[in-house]
Amino acid sequence: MKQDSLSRSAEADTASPRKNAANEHVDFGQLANWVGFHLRLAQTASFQAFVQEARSVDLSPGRFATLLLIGRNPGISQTALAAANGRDKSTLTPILEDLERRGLIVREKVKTDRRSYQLTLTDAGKKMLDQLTVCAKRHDDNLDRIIGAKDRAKFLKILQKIAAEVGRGE
Amino acid sequence: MKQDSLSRSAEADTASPRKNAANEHVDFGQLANWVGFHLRLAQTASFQAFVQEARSVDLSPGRFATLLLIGRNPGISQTALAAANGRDKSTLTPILEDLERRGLIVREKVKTDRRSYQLTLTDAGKKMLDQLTVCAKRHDDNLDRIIGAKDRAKFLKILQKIAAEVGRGE
DNA sequence: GTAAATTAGTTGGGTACAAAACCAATTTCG
DNA sequence: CGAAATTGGTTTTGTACCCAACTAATTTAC
Repeated sequence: MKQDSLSRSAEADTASPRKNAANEHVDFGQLANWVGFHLRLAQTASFQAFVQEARSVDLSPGRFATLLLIGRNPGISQTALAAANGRDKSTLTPILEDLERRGLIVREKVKTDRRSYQLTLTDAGKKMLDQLTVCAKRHDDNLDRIIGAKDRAKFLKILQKIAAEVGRGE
Repeated sequence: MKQDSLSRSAEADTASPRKNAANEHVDFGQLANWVGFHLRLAQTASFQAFVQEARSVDLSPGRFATLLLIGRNPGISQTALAAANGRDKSTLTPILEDLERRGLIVREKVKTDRRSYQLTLTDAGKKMLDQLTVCAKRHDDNLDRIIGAKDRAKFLKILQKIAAEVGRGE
């Protein structure tokens, strides 16, 4: 009921014999060995798990990174935020509107450059961020447990390397 | 020009001093150490890179896994396909419609169970799959180069572990 | 100093996805 | 058997995202 489609086959595990047409176990072919595919699966699963964690504070996980980055970089512009966040500027527009409407951030016009805004957290925003940090910690601890402390650093490094280098390689 | 927003700060690297308000380098705080965040960044980057690769054959990367899974598992049902694919069944409906419309797959009603379809590739579908496989190979080779042959297997295993275990842990 | 180029942010159009409500076929049970 | 539960697939609704086009402010160049 929670997040059904990605847990796995979602209707396997029954011991009873099935004459169910074609599957039962699926042949992944080269996909089984394909990094991009598993990257997507892992990301989706992790994301969904975090949605569950963060539901308690009613803020989607996409908002969390945004909030944290603003907290860490008060006065940051929307463009810089988008870049740091790996999203398009236009994606941020409605998110920031929402966060502002909820009183979690402030957007002030910059005097020296009236095009841009500086973003900062309100007190409510800080409080919210603290709550979310607890969720995020729990979530990430869970991931740590799965990855194993030993491999964590290396794993992270590879992820960063991919984000930085892929698509520019050739 | 290619995929600008996610390469990184996207306007750093100039040696000239900038009085640009607040950023220049962004403080990621604990985000810098957060697996889920980098998982997302890496996945996004990888995905975008594959979009570039696959543009030549005019088929989005999401379709690719779908096509490959059908090719490997002729007669598979939509539900099983969705599960293997890590997507919701409802997500597949329009995708399969599209693939059928393009003459790449066939959906036949199953006589013994008239609710479900069996999916198979047409010859055109097989040909398309072959073309895509070339793109995918190139893309994955690129990822391999970034990851390094030595760590690849372990990296993949961790990804699979995450997909399988997260969200069920507690 | 004004025209052209650039930059910050928004808007509009389109894709990909999930969740919930739904329909029809099928299985289970009383 | 026939009602209830289950299952395969679609529809509807809503979110997150990108890209290309746009507006306004600012910088660059002549």
